[in-house]
Amino acid sequence: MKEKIQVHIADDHKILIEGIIAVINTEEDIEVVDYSLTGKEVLDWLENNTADILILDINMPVIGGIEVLKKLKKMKDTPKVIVLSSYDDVRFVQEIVTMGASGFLSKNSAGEHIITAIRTVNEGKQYLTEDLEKELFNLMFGKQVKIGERPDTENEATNSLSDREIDILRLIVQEHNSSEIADILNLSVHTIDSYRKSLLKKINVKNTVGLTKFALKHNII
Amino acid sequence: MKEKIQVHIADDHKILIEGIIAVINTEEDIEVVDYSLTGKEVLDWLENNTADILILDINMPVIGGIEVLKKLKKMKDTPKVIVLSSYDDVRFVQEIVTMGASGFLSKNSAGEHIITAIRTVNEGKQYLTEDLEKELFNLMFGKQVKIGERPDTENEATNSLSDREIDILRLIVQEHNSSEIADILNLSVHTIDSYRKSLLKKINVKNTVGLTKFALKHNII
DNA sequence: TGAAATTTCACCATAAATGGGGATTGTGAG
DNA sequence: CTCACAATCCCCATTTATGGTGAAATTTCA
Repeated sequence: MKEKIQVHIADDHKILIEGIIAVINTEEDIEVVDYSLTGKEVLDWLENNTADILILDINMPVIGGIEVLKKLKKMKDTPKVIVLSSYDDVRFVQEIVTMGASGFLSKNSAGEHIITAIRTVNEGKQYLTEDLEKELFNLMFGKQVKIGERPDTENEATNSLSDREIDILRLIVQEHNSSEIADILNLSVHTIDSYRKSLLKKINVKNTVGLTKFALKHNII
Repeated sequence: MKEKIQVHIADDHKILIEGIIAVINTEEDIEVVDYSLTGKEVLDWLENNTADILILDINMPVIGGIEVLKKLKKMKDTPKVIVLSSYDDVRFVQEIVTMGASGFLSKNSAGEHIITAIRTVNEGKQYLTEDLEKELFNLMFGKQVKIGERPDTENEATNSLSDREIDILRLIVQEHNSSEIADILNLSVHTIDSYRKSLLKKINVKNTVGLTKFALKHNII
């Protein structure tokens, strides 16, 4: 008899996990071997176990899916990853996909899509929900990023921010103004203002709102 | 034969809905009569239909659960509401509970809790996950807010936003400044500034960063 | 070692946001 | 018919943020 496709699910919403399990259990050729409720749990689990497919929520507390993907890149014998996300934001998908995920599922999609995704990814192909596939094609027109190839070219957006810049950004997102940040870090207000300017320039946004959105998207809190 | 408890589910994550249905289907005395993927769908559905229990995600795009609760208060023959949320933030729970919800379920809780919640709320009682119950008790110490009673005394903490306020907030989050928003909406800059002030006051945050975080949290994009 | 980047600070000017007063319509619930 | 509230507008003053242009000290890394 053929072996079943072994799946591990990582999501902080237990109800959702149970839902996915219920959906998967209707299929003969797939089985859920275990699940994790946090990013840390997945990483620990993968130390001593393995699976064919990891269904991974990017949006988990403390250690998010992004971090898990990063760690996975440094490990061997890792499962293929299908990312689960609430945000069907294309730019976000692109980022995830360049980080080594083989599939992307919006939580808005129906359960049957999960089954298709699992089978597709298990065969070594990549899976994206239709809408996203189209949008991605438009976005990457001519860029040819091979999905699931785990490039070592680090993400340039977060990467180009220095440690100090991230410190300041974090404090901005905590609703502090420049003079408060200056007090907290024992620096001159001028310095903080300089940082604000370089953050705006590097991240390429118009104002503090843009900085805030960037920070939340990249889990800088 | 006894009639089944009729449940309607509203959540923008289809997978989660399917999960809940799967869980509920294992029970004899409960049935899911229909589901909605948006706040608008629920309201439309309730125009011509009814159910015993409405399982409502607060965190839906465009028309969120809060807005649905608000509208429900003005209707008659409404189902009892069990709110589903990712944030087991206590202050948030308090807000929801004073808005007429009979139960609160964190998405982190296990599926069996849903069943218990449905039966409990259907009997006219209120349901909260244990941890929350304790925290709420501490929080409301001496305040005796009767859960599920739909107070008509408008609580000033019940700060939900008007349609126009949401319009302005959305444009702020799109990185527009006040004068741009004024142009877009053909209004005076003074008007936009008034809105900014009332938004800051209602949402109770310090600055635009706080507004941005609030908007993203509530899917106002 | 030497170039590049980071961290720190400064001055000047303008744009934008915040705070605290108002006022006028219109509409919908009671 | 009120009364509340939403939506619109106005004034003033102050604080914050943004834009331009440097520049010194330190650290990083090729």
